Amino acid sequence: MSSVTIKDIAKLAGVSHTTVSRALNDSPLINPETKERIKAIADSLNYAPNYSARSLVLDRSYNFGLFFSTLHKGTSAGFLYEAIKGVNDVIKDQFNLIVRGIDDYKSFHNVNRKSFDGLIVMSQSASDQPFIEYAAQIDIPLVVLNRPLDSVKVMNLVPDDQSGAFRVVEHLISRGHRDIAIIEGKAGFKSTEARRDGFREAMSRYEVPVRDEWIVRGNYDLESGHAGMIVLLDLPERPTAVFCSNDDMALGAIKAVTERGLRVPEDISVVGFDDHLFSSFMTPALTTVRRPIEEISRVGAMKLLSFIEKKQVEKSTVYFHTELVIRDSVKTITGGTN
Amino acid sequence: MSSVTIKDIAKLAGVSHTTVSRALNDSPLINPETKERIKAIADSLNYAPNYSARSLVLDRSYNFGLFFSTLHKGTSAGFLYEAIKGVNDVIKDQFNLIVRGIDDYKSFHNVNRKSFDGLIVMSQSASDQPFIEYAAQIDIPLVVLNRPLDSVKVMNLVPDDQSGAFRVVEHLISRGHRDIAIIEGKAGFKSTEARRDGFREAMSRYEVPVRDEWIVRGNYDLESGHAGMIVLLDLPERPTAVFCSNDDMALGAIKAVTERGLRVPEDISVVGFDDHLFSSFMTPALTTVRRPIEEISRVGAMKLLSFIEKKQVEKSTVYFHTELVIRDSVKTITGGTN
DNA sequence: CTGAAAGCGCTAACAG
DNA sequence: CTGTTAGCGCTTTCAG
Repeated sequence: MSSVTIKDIAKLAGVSHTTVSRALNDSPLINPETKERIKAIADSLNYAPNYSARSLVLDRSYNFGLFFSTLHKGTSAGFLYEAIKGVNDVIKDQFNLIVRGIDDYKSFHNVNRKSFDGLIVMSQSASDQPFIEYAAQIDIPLVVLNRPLDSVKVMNLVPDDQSGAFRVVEHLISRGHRDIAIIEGKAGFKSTEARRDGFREAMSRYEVPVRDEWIVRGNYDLESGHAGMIVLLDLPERPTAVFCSNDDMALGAIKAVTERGLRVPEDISVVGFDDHLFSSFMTPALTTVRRPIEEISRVGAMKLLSFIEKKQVEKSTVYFHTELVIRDSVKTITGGTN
Repeated sequence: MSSVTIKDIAKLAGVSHTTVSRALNDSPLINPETKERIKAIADSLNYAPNYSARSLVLDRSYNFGLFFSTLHKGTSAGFLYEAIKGVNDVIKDQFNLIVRGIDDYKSFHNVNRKSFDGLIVMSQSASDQPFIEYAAQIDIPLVVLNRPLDSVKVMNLVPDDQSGAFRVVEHLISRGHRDIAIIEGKAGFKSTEARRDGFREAMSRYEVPVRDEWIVRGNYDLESGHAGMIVLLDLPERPTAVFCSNDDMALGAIKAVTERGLRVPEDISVVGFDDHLFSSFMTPALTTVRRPIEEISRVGAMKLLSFIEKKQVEKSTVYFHTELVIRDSVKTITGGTN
C-alpha cells in the first residue's frame, strides 16, 4: 500500500529510474516501445507522481491561489460562487485551486513563488491594498480582479460599475423619475464610489437635482438596505425611486416598503446592482445591473495561466461591460422625459 | 531576490544548516541564545521555508481538500459559501484549502496521501459514491459531510433532513392544512428522499391523505419550483399548502403564484427547506427549515484535523439538528387541528 | 548542545 | 536512445 516510486518501476522494467522519468514525461528521446512498456507497468502499479518531489526540483508548486479580501464579512455567497466557478472552469485539474481570505493571514511570508505558481486576487476593498503591493513586489504572476487599482501596476480586470450605475439611474430618469435617492454601499469599497459616481453622472447629465437627505449610507447587506429605506420613508418628502447599490440591499429595502403597507413599484420604485441569482424571482422582479464576475474570473484565470506558461506578465486594466437588466420594479411616471 | 534557504542563514550565523533547521523548528535541544540569534537573522532575511522540500521529507502536503460533488451544477451558492466558511474558519493558515469538484477529475490517481493530508467530501449526490469508496480504500483521513452513507464506513456528518421535513409539514398540519402538496428535489439526491420521507411521515402520523397529483418533481432550482407550482395551480383541485424541498424552489413557486394574481399565504401557503440568507427577506418571509451546513463543515474540519494529528480516524455517523423557522408564508386555516 | 552525512522522489546535465 | 551522477531544500539519525 505504501506508494510506488519511479525506482520501483525502473526495477521491474529493468531500466534506470531516469528512463522511467523520461518515459512518463513523454520525452521524445526515448524508444517508443520501452516507453509503452514503462507506462504499462506504471499503470498496473497505480503509480502517481510525488508532487512534492517534482515541485522541489522544478520549482513549481502547481498551486493557484484565489484570494478574497475576506471570507467572513462582506463577501456575498453569489460572489464567491461565481469566482470559484469561473476560475475552476479554466484550471480544471492542472492546478490546485487554493481559496483564501487575505484577512486570515498574520504575515504574508508564506505567500511566495515557491508556494504559489500564480495568484488571483478578487479584491473587494482597499483593505487588501497592502497584500496586493506585497504580491506585486515579490514579482509573482498576479491578476487582480473586480477592484480598479490606481497605484500598483498589475493586470487588473474590473467591471465598469460606474457606467452600469449610470445606465440604471438613466433608466429611472427615462421612466419619468426626478426624485431619486441612493442607498450607498460599504464605505471604503471602491465599488461604492464608482456606483455613486455613476449615479451622480446620470443625475447631472440629465439635470436632475441631487438632494442630500436622499443620500443614505449602507454597507451592502440586507439589513442596511432595510434600515436605509426606513430612513427614506420617514422623510417628510419621499423620493419616487431608490437606487440601491446592490441587490441584497434592494431586497432589504423592498421588505421595508412592504412592511409599511406600501408597494413596489406602485408607491416607490427600487433598482439594484449585481443581478443576483434570486433577483429575477423576487416580487417584483428586480431591475438591476449585471456584473459579470464569472466571466471576469474566467478571463483572469486564463491570463494568469498564460503568464505562468510564458513566464512573462502583462500589466493593464481591462473593463468588462455591465449590463442593464430591466424587470418590474420601476414604475413609469407620466410626464416622463422619454 | 531569489529566495533564501537555511544554508544562507547558517552561513551568516556561523553554524550548520542543521542547527538552523532545529532552531527554526523550536527544537528543545538547542541553546536559547543561538536560537534567538538564528531567528533574528531569519527574520531579517525574510526567510520563508520551502514547503515542497519540507513536504518531501516529512511526507505531509499541508493540503486540505474540500471536495464537492460538482462545482457546475446543483451546488447552490449559499451551500458553497457556508461550507468554505466553516472549513476555513477552522484551518486558518495552517493548511491550504483546496476546493475541487469531483466531477472535474478524469482519474483519482492524483488524490492521495502525498497530495492531501486529509479530505472533506461535501457530498450532494450518490454520483460521488465511487470517489468516496476510492478515498476510503486508499486510507486517507476522510470526513464525508451532508449525505448519509450506508455502505462505506467513514466519519459521516449529516443534517437530519427527514426530521426537519417532518417538522415543517407538521407545522402546516397544525395550522389547519390538510391539502398539502410537495415539490420534490433533484432525483438521485439522498436529501430528496429524506425530505420526501419526512413529508410522508408527518402526513401519515397525522392521518392526512397523500394525493398522487400533488406530488411533483423538481430539481432544486428556481425554475423547477416555478414550473412545479404552475402544475399544481392548474389542477382542478388545488392544495392549500405546498412544501417545497428547498428555498430556491419556494422562491420560484411563490413567483408563479404571484403571476397568477394570487397571493402567498392568503391564497396558498408555501414552505421551504434550507433557510437561505435571503429567505427572511422575501415577501412574504419564508417559513422553512435551517440546515446547519456551516456548523457541519466546521465540525468536520475539526474532526479531520484531529485525525491528522492523532494519525487515527474514527468512523461514525453524526446527525445535526435541523430547525424549524416560522415566518409569514403559512396561513392559519380555521378549524385547524391545533 | 552542535555538526556531518544521508536521503525523501524527482529531473537534468553530461556521457556514452 | 539510455545510464550515471548530482542536487533541489529540508529533516533526521548518529556521533561527538
